[in-house]
Parts: sequence; structure tokens; C-alpha cells
Amino acid sequence: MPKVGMEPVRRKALVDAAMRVIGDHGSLTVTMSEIAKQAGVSPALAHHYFGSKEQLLIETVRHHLQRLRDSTVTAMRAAKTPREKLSAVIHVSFHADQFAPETIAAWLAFYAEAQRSEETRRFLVIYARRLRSNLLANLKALCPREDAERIAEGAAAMIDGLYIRQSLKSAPISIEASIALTEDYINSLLAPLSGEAAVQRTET
Amino acid sequence: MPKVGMEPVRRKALVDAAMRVIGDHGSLTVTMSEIAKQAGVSPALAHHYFGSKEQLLIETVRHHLQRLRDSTVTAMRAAKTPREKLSAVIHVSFHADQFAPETIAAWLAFYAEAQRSEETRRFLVIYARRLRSNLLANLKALCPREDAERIAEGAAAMIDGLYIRQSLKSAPISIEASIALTEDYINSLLAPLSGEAAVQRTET
DNA sequence: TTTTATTGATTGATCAGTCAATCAAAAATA
DNA sequence: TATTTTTGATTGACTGATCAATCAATAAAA
Repeated sequence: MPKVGMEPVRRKALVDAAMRVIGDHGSLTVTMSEIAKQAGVSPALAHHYFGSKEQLLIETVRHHLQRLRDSTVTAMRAAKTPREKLSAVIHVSFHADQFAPETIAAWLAFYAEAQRSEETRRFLVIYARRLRSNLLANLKALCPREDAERIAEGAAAMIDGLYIRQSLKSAPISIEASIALTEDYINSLLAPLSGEAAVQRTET
Repeated sequence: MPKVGMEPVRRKALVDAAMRVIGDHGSLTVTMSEIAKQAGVSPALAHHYFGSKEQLLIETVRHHLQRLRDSTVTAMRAAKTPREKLSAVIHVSFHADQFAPETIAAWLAFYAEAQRSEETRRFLVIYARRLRSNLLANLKALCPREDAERIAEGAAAMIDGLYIRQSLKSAPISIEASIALTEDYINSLLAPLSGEAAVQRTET
């Protein structure tokens, strides 16, 4: 079997497997064996390519954050007006992939991990900043800078909050309702600031 | 030493120690030894009283949720109008105790744990419902029922979101700013619904 | 032949949980 | 009151399981 050039293939398989296992398990206390098995290789190989469990976990965060970023960039490009771009950012955050229970569970686990792993924390900080900044950039086109900052902060918090609340699956709010709630927040805060900017009305 | 009636003392000491250790550590992967040491007893005693690590962790969640509940009830009693009661709920959520980095880290860890432990999940669901319900009850006095439900959902999400974002300590939002953001959300959504209900203006 | 891919077997550390033994206060008894 | 018995509190030492990490060995390209 040993064909040359397996490294990237194995790395990707392991990173994907890690995300799946973590999501199922709902926690980062997963074994290298589980991940390796899921990826169809031996635990030893996982260590061979990643050096340590922590490193594999970090690469996993990085990889999936990259994916989220790509989706956001694409969605924003497709949108024309600032208001549409705002909606695009929101939609990506609540896209089905992101909203799958295993994905939510995995993110949650990473948030917890960020308390201990400096590097994991760094990645999540980047995510948090990016979300805020994407919102801010477009809001600035719709209202004064200070208001934009306030609204961006609030919207980012609401998105993360809807996300984390979803993880409890108690009173599951649908994707559509989550989007509507966020849109309404932005509309309501924008309304008194710019006479006619708020249009994008959504149904619960 | 063996005075009788140590049980409640030890249980409380262990539960408090657990919260502290978890908070410091930023994770539930703490050892019984660490917790016991922090509480000033042997690991064996912790097992003697709680039976298992999981049980100690569950009691820890229960205990602290109880505390949060008590604070909320007290704060709501002190407030007179529905609008003031709303503010009271918000203030308690962002009270200094709750907002301490270790407390936030601990809650986050419990959220992650809830993915695996049915009982932990139950407690957090109770918390989530209670927050929503406290908001809802008072909002219903200020606007139509459907609007109240929507706003309660949004406010609860925003509170949790501000909370989780705080855990990254990247762009630390102050307690006051967090409160202001939540109040503004409620005011802004309430404004068009009831001509004069929104008053409680707060500064960033 | 050299290099890359891959694994089985093993090691060392860490922990939750157990248990038998100890110690001292309380309760019972003399 | 003095003495004995009982019981709750507490621990040190141990066990068994789990896992990350290592490594030497193998197999197949190049």
C-alpha cells in the first residue's frame, strides 16, 4: 500500500475524523485510538503525523475555522448591498452545517478547551473578532460608527448565544427563527438611526 | 477531630472546592485529588461522601444554579415594576460573581459536559428555561404575548452570548457595557410596541 | 538501496475508585 | 462518674483501567 504522498490525505482524514468523534462524543476527552479508528488508520500513525494529541486538536480547530471563513467570504461576495452582506454573515453562521448538533457540540468543546490551550484560544479569538468585524464593516455603511460598534457587538453576542443555547436542545429554536431573531435585532436598532435602511423583514 | 455532623460541612467544602478548581483549570478534567486537596481532605473522603466524581460534579452544578436562582428571586422581589424586574434579571446575570473569569470558565465546562451527562444537561436546561421565563413574565406586562416571547428568546440568547464571548477575554466587554447592550436590545424592540414603556436608558 | 508509510507491541503515567485500618467523639452501661 | 461499646470521620495504600506516546520492525514504492 505505501504509496508516496499519503501525508496530506491522512492529515485531512484525521482532522475530519477528529471533528466527527468530538462532535459525537460531545467532548475533547476522546482518545487518539477512537480518532484513528474513525479515520481508518492506527493510533501510531496519528502520532506520526501530528506529534501529539493536542496538535491534532489544534489543527482540527484551524481547519474548521478556515472552512467557516471561506463560506463567509463566498457568501459576502455574492451579496451586493451592505444590508445584504449583513444578512449573508448571519446566514452563514446559522447554516445547516454549522447548526448540526455534533458541530455545535464540537465548538462548545473547543470553547472549553480554549481556557487551557493558548493556541486554541487564539483561534477562537480570531473567529470572534472576524464575526464582529464582518458585521461592523457593513453596519458602518448604514449608521454612525459608534452605533455600528454597539450593534455589531450585540449581534455577535446574539449569534453566539443562540448557538450555545441550541446545544442544550431543550426548546430547539429553528434555524429560521434564529436568523429572524438576529435580523430583527439589527433592524430594530437600525430603524431609529437611518430612516429607511431597515427593510429586510423576516418572519418567525 | 472526628466530631459528628461533618457531612454537610465537607459536602459544601468539596462542592466549593470543585467550583474553584474547575474554574482555575477551565475544564472538568480535574482530578478528585485536586478537588479534595483544595477542600483540605483526602481524595478518599470525597468518594466517601459523593460516591463518584460525576456525582460530585453534578452536585456542584446544582449548588451553584441554586445560588443563581436565589439571587434572581431576591433581586426581582426588590424591583417594583415589570420593567424594573426585567432590569433586575439582567443585572443578576452579569453580577460580578457570575462574571468572574473562573466562574465563566466553569459554566462553559459544564455546558460542554452537558453534552454527555444527562443530569448536567437537565440542570442547564432548567437554567435556560428559567432565564427565558423570568424575562417572558415581565415582558408580557409590557407588550403582546407573541412579541414578548420573541424578545425573551432574543434577550436570553444575548445574555448567554455576552457571557460566552467574555470567556475568550479577547475584547473584554465590561459588565456595564454588557448590561447596556442587553437593556438597549429590550428597549429598542419594545419601543415601537408600546409608546412609552422604554425608559431605562443606559450608557455604554 | 534508500526512503516513506504503516503498524503491533510496549511503556510509563495518571486516575477513579476500593478497602481495611485508625482515631476520636457519643452513647450506653456499670 | 468512670468505663466500655458503638459509630461516624478519615486516611494511606493499593488496584485496575485507560491512554498518550514511543519504537523497532515490516512492507512497498522510488
